[in-house]
Amino acid sequence: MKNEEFVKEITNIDEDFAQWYTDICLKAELADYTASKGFVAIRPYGYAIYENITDYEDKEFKKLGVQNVTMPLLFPESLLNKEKDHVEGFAPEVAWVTMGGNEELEERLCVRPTSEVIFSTMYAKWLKSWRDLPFLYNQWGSVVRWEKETRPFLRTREFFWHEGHTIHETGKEADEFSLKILDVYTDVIENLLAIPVIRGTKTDKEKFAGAVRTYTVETLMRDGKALQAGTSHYLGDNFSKAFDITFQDREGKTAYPHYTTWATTSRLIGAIIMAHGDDRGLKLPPRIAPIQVVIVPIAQEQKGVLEKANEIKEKLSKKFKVKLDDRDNYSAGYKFNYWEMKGVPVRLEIGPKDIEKGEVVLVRRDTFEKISVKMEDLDKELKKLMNKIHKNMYNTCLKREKEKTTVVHNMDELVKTIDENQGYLKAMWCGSGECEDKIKDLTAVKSRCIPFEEEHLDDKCVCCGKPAKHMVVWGRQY
RNA sequence: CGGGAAGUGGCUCAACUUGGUAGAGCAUUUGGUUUGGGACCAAGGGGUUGCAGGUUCAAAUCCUGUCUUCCCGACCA
Repeated sequence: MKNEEFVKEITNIDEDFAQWYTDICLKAELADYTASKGFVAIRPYGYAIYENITDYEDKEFKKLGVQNVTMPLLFPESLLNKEKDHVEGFAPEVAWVTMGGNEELEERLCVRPTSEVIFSTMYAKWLKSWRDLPFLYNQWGSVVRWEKETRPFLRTREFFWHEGHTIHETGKEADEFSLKILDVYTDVIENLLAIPVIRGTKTDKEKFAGAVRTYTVETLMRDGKALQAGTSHYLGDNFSKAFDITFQDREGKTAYPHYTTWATTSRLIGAIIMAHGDDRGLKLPPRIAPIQVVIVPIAQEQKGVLEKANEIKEKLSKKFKVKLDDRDNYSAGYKFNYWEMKGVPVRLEIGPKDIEKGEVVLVRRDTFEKISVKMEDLDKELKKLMNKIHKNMYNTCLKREKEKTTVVHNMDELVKTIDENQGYLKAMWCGSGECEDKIKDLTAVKSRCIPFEEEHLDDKCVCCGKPAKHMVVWGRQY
C-alpha cells in the first residue's frame, strides 16, 4: 500500500513539505487563491475550523470581562505617525487609500495593519476617571499588511483575527491581564489544537512595535520550523502618552493608563495543518474538527444499511459533529481516502455484517487502528476515543519537539545543529541585539523567546562568549 | 523587493523548439451494474490557451509588458 495510491494528488510530505502544505490547503478545500496576490478565500471547511477556534476564544475572553466592539477599517495617516516605534514597525507594510470616488483625498487613509492608534483615539475620548477603568475591548475582524511573500493562512496580505485592546489603572494590573490572555492562548492551542507551546517573552528585537514587553506562545511544525501562534503585549503607557489618553486617578491627579494588546489569527489554521498533517493529508484535532465522525456505509444499496446509518447519525448528532457520506457514485474505498485527506478524526463503517452483529467499526485517523464497537456502547466509546486521539496527537507533537530540540553552547554547534536537525535550539544569550543579528545573518535563526522556565545551560553567550543573561529558545520561523 | 520556475476545459498534462481547424487521462452529467481501502460499461457537456499589446495572410506557439502561483533570499502574525 503505497502512499501514492491513497493521495494521488498530494505531494509527498517528506519530499517537499512546502508543496505538500499548499496542496492540502487547496485539495482539502480549506482555502483558494483569489484575483489579487496574497488575498485568499477561506472556504467553508476551513472557516468552520476557524469558527470552532474563535467561538471558544470569544467565550473565554468574555469570562475575563472582555467586550466586543468594532473600529473602522481606515484611519488618517497622521494618527499612525503619533507613536514613533509603532509607525517605524508598520509603515513599510501599510496599504493606502488615496482616492474617494474620483477625488484625491487631502490626507491619505491607512488601511489598518492593527488598530492600536484608532483604539487609542477613542479611549482618549471615553476615559475620564479611574472609576471607568479598565476598558477591556476586543475586535473581531481583519487587517491588511502588504507582505512581499504570501502563503495561504501563514502569510496573507489580509488576515483574520481578533485584536484585544485594554487599558488599566496600573502597569501591574495591565501586565497581569496580558498574562491571563496568554493563558487563554495556551489553553486554546494545547487543549483545542493539540499543539504544545513554549511560553515566554520576546527579546527587544522581536517584540511588538511600541510594546514594553511581548509575551508569546511558540509552536514547532513538522519540518522543524517555529511558528508564533499567539502574542500578548504589555505596552506600558507609550500609547497613552502618544495619544493623550488620561484620567483622574484616586488622588485627583492626571494619570496615564497602561495598555495591553493581544491577538491570535487565522494563521492558527496553518499551524494545525503543519503540526499534525501526514502523507494522507490533513489530520484535524477532534475538538476543532468541523466533522468529528464520518459515517461511511458499506454496500449502501443493500436493504437496511442506509436506514441504520441514518439512525446512528441521528443518535450521535446529539453529542458529536457527524456527517453521513451516502453518495452513491463513490465506492467505500474512495470515501475512506477522501475523508482521511480531509482530516476527519474518526471514520465509522457500517455494513451488512456489522448490522448482523449489532456493531460498527471505528477507524482512527491518527493511528488507523480499527475498533469494533457494540452499538449500545457507541456514545461512550466515541467520547473516550476523541480524548484519546487528542492526547495522542498532542503527545506526538511533544515527542517531535523533544527530538528537535538541541542544547548548543557555541556558534559551531549552532550552525551544525540547524543544518542537521532543524528545530528549537536552546542556548544562553548575553542580551545584545548584535548577537541576535549575527546569528540571524549566519543561519537565518532568530530568537523565539526567553521561556518563562529558563534553564542554566552555560555561563557564556552562545555567540560572543560574554557572560550570559538569559536562556533563549532559537529557531527558524514561519 | 532581488534570483529562479510556471500559467492550455474543474485537475494533471500534451501540442510550442520548427506559427496553419486545441487533444488525452482523471473529474463532472445521464442511464445501468457495483460498494469492507481510490469499481465498471455506455452516451453526453465543458477551453476566444492568465490578461493586454506587437509581429504575421495566419499566434497556444515568436516578441514586449503586465497579473497570478510556486521555490530560494530580504520583510513580517
